[in-house]
Amino acid sequence: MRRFNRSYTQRIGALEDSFLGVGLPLGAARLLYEIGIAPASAQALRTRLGLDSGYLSRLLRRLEDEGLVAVVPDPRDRRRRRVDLTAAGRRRWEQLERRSDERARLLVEPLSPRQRERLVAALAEADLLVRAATVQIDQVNPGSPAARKAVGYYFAELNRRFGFDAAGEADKDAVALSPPTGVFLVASSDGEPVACGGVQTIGPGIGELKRMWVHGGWRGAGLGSRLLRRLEAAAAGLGHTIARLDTNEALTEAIAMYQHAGYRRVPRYNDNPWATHFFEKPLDGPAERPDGGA
Amino acid sequence: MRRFNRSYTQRIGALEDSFLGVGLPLGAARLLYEIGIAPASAQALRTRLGLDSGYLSRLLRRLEDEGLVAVVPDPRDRRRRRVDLTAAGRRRWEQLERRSDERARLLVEPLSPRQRERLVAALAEADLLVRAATVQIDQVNPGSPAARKAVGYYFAELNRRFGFDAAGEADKDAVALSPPTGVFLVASSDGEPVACGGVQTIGPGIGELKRMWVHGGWRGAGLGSRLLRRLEAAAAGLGHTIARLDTNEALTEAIAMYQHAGYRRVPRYNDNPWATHFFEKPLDGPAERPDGGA
DNA sequence: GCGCTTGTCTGACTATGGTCAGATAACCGT
DNA sequence: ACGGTTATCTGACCATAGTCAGACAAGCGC
Repeated sequence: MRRFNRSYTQRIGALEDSFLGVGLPLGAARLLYEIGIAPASAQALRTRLGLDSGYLSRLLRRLEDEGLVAVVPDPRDRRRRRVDLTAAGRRRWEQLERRSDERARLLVEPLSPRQRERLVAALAEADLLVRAATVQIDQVNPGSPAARKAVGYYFAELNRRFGFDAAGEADKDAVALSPPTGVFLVASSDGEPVACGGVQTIGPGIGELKRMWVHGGWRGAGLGSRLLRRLEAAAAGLGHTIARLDTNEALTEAIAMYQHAGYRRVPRYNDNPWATHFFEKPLDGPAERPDGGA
Repeated sequence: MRRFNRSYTQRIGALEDSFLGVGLPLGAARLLYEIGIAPASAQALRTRLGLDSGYLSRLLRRLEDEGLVAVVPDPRDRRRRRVDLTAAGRRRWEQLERRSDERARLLVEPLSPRQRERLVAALAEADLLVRAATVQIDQVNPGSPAARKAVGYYFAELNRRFGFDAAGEADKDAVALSPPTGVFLVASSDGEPVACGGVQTIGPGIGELKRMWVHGGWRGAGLGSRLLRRLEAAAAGLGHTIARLDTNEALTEAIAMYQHAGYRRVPRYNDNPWATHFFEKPLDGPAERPDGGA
């Protein structure tokens, strides 16, 4: 892995160089590129690129002076400034895009089509795994925007898969999945939720896992089992010794994962009309090392 | 590929950061690291890192002042300065190493062992292909150091595989594989020869491919066929319409490659005691586009 | 309306990375 | 010994990247 880093960055350092040669220093070019991907408020850009507010202000000024971006106050909060590309800025952005593409094309040019496919496949695999490794799992309030977004995706998928109707469900969660008797976790990558799940208390020593979901594009990266381990640790942290969950027979991957993780089928323990399968697993207690932190 | 670059460098930019936090600016740390891998002359470092001579001089001075490197004049040419780490520099270098390792370890920590294997395999594959794509093929004099080194590897391998004795062979090459009647190509990566091959004239319109070799660690990256195409183009450039070559039955991969490239077996056309198989292929002439440049 | 917070901007400052034009000394061929 | 070349060093110079403290205006809770 270290070896790869070395040889790759050495050869692809060229990638960064491609930001040069358009008459902008690297910092300004990165900013321009970021704005081009998605116009945003100055503050959003600051967090996305990790810049100092003063520094960003100056960079923006520079881009504005060159006529590449337009900065206007946000009508809803006039402290904020919204930034977008001008027509000239968009042209410059496309120039950056073309240069980067050109670089990539030149690099793979000596390879045969077969080899290019192999390279693309290898990079895609590495990309998925690296992204998966850097997914961040946070405990959040079930009413928070991040949680609502994740659960929204979850409900949408249930609806697609077996016609689930989400009416009123979210409100119950807000209480049940909050401390002190519940927990809600959201896993996110680049600020987008990619998985979520919660624990609620349904009896003395009994926790129920709820709203467990993994984004479709992220299956097969071990995210589900990682989240499951974290939820079990959270349940143990709430003092539970048994974890239960219900699910629908349509969710075959999820069921396979539960069984692989040591869950055994049990008889129906609630009256959830959408549930067809019920599982249970004894918890080891909080002594066990949970997940490794990330 | 672009996508990978973006997400990877974003997350692994951390790698570069690991050069920080040891009290050295990035440039100095890179230099220190490079020296630690292999002590060298100032000039060699300059080309390896692509630095300005003045800049390098100052960086070296700085490292010397901090007692991390020792700079001594080369006894054979006192204009040159040889650079090596001091004991303190070696310790600092190991600190860099440990930090980088630690970074890598932290990154893959959330992954399961199975996934780590997948990541390592994917990166190794990508590494090989990217290295292969950036291999540089140059025409050199068969007497040049690069050529001698490559042919040395070649003879060593022949010796291992079927007891070949190289006595006197190199001297013949020096004339036969030089212009105007011959050509010699060396493919190198990071300054190390990884493949070579030459063309000599053995009759009117007939070129013979000689000394064709690909480094063991580079098989399966398409380097052989790329070099072969270049050699055929070179032979066509010399005015030949037929390419011939002899080889030993022990070199099974090479034989497979020749056949795949359109070579057909012909009867023995010389008295080379080491050769057991003989091949020939008509050349299309120099009109055809050779290799794509690299 | 008042105080606090948030979002942005400005000025002042620093170190780094990098370039360029000589200066100097050692080597090389003749 | 001489002129040219090579390897390095030095001084002068510049833009970039980044930090920090404070100014200022707009929102927010009460």
